[in-house]
Amino acid sequence: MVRDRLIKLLEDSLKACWEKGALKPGEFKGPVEMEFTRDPAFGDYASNLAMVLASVLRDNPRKIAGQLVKNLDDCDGVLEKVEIAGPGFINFFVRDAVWAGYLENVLRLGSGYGKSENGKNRRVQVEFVSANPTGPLHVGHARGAVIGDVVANILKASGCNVFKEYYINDVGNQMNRLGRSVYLRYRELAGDRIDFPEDHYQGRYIYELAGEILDKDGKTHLEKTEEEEIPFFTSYAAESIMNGIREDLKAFGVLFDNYFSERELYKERGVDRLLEKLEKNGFIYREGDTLWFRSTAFGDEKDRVVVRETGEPTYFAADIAYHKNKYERGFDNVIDIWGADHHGYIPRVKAAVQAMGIDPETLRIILVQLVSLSREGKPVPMSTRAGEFVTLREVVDEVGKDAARYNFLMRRSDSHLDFDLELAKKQSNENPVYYVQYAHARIESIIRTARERGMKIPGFGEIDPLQLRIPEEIALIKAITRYPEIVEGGARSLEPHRLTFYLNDLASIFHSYYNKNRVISDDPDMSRARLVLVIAVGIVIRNALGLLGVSAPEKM
RNA sequence: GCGCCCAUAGCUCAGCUGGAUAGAGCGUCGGACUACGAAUCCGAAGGCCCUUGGUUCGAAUCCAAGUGGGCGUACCA
Repeated sequence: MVRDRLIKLLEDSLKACWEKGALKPGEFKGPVEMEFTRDPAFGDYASNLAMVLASVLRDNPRKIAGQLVKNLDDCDGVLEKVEIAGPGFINFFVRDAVWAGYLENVLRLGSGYGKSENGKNRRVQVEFVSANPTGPLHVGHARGAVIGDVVANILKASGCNVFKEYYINDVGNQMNRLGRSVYLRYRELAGDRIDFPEDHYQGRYIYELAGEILDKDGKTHLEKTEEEEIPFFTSYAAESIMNGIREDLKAFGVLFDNYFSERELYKERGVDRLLEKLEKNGFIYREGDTLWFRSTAFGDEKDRVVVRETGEPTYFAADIAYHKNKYERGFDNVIDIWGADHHGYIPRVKAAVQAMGIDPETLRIILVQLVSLSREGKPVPMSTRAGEFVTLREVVDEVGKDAARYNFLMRRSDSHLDFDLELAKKQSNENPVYYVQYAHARIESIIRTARERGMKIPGFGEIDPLQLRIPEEIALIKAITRYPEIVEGGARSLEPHRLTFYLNDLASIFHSYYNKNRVISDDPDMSRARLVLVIAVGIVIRNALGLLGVSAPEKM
């Protein structure tokens, strides 16, 4: 990357300055910052190193900048010129030929352009969605699903060994309630008069499940008592709903490496043995019949119950065991993606991880703000239990996978998102995703035209890169250069939205260039050079959309 | 009460972990197709970055207090 080379140049210069005594001695705890400038007048990249050093060395920043510039050894001839500006910025102007030469990289790497080995093959688990199988996924889940999926893609692209997992919370009260809901509807369909409790699941899918059972088994389930029958209804419903969830996710382009059942944790007394061990280490204490986890020892605001008075473990107990399980499987990093309403849960899980002797920094939690739903500007209430929701499936069917995914990726995950159904359906023509896809389709169209006119599609070796010299062309190449840095930044911050913003930028620069300049013209040399440029843009758009799980169409 | 998140153009939001003159989309107004796709482009209007202090060469960004909103504060999951 050009940026890396400039950083190296500046670091070497700093070393040289100190060796020669051109700068006062001092301690600089890197890293050297090198940023894109937003104004070409400030060059291509700028560094604030001199200003940072000024406070350490207690000297004039412009004077320091002067020494740094004087000792630059541009042995590769990357630089056009270097300027000192403002309070002490060092502005680097890169030679046009260097930019154009960069295209060679992009063309050679193709679909590999943007990938890196930064992750050093670290094993990373991303756990997301993990909705209880008590009903179909709704739009709220959809956001977490896309964010998790794309975070995984980005980490993969930056060289991590990624494992995607869905935690099935199939133990506990909610599940019993689900089973009982289906059981009651079954009796109702079988002709019994029932009084359906308000706090049970009201959705129509409950009737559908009950109907399936009635069709298959007839009235045989009326013979035994409710207590005896409910486990059957529970597991039938859970399995059926879980299958539906899998299919919906698949249609949304979200695939998991593993679905992990909470029940696994209880096998071979797993949870009990973990609690015993933690008790031995002093992290758990008894109060009457309840067991408490001492999370205050790690900064949580209060201790937490892990085993109730009744002797049943809490959800938290299972979650401690689950996180232990994750680390035992050898993951170096664990990423949990939760709804933002679970934020209060973070300290205790971090505490649990720490109590097991694991560095809590290796556990990262992404909070996804819940999606509020509206229809033509009016809020639509959503509750799984009341059966009022728009499902993920409906959104995918009506808005389309590409538009839906892109929509959920356009905001930072911790910022609130309002999803307007009518707008999402209607918007299909002005949806931002089409802006980017259109750029790609346009590029493909240019390539088709070139072929039709008998042009051979050139490789980088067949063009004169110096033909690409107008500001719009340099701007395009620079934007292309940024792409690997965007991926790297996205992987570091776990922020997929950076890619959508980048894509929007890139598409905008391209469209603008396209409107002002002809790619295929009477000038064969120029046509070849521009064709290569445009092909490179296409590669980047395709790769970036690939990470988002959005298609890059050749025609629209 | 306590804790976490948020407050930036009329609306929806970016702002790359402290940088130079704060950006984009939508909306509004005005322009551009006899040439590679007008799902596009060009231009204009639009701002006390919630308020007040502090930290320093430099603050939308960090700290403190206040205001307004969301969420959490279970022996639910």
